[in-house]
Amino acid sequence: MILLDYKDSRPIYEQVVDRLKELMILGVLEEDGQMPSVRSLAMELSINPNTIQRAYAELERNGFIYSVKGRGSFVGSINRLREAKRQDLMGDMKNLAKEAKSLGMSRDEFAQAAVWGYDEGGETV
Amino acid sequence: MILLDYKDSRPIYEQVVDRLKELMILGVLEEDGQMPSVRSLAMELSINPNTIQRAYAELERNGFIYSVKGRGSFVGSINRLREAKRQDLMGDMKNLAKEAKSLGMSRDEFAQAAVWGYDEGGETV
DNA sequence: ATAAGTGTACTAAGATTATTAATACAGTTA
DNA sequence: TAACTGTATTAATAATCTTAGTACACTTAT
Repeated sequence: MILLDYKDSRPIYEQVVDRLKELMILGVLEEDGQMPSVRSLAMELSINPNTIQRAYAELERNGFIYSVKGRGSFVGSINRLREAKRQDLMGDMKNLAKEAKSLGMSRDEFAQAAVWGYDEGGETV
Repeated sequence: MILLDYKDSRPIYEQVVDRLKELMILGVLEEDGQMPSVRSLAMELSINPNTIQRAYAELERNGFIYSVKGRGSFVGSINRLREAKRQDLMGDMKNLAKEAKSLGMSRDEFAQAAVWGYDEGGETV
């Protein structure tokens, strides 16, 4: 379900956050469905519960999950998450376009690169 | 010439490396031209010479500058740098496409997003 | 030859962040 | 009541970035 990469420079809690978002988008975690508990997920990944706690806190801060003390944490609005990810993607695209310009790429060349990336890139996780 | 952002989570030496690459692409630093000395650049940025030393070491490791003991450091092959940045960009585009797929974007929609990003994005630094 | 400038190497200390560890408390559910 | 939830707190550890200080080898201009 979740694979940690200790060679990755990104902190663990960030990897957990991203992977959980992916699982929501993929439908593995369904809206209003129960998230694994802080302690059980920590146990499963062999890491400290505090690290999961931090990941959940960040997800809740952005409204992607909601937590009820004593009951558990639950998946929030998938549409909200989808929209947030779409906006992130657009922001990344703008940055990439800026870089492309600095390399002298035309608009058509950049669009062509996008098509190439789409065909070349592997399937979604 | 170089602006450091202490709010940025990226380390200073990395910001310096990226900015120097930009200045090479922009032609401000010309091929085989002399780079500012480790000590003078450190002085100019009000940081420790070791940090510049690390940035230069990384640039040299990738062949973007070359250093001669006693003489100084010099700008390497701009074409090599340009090609490296182009490959980085293509890799980023692949990752972005993968993300787009997971959001259900079609190839055409993704290409359209690229065009949008190109037109929307500010001019190159 | 001397002085000033260059890159390079090394060790030590400080600061920040990520992570683990160990508890503790409040709420829910069977 | 017992076992599970989320949440909060404090402390210690580990890793990384940065600074500080020093030293050495080399080049260039005086």
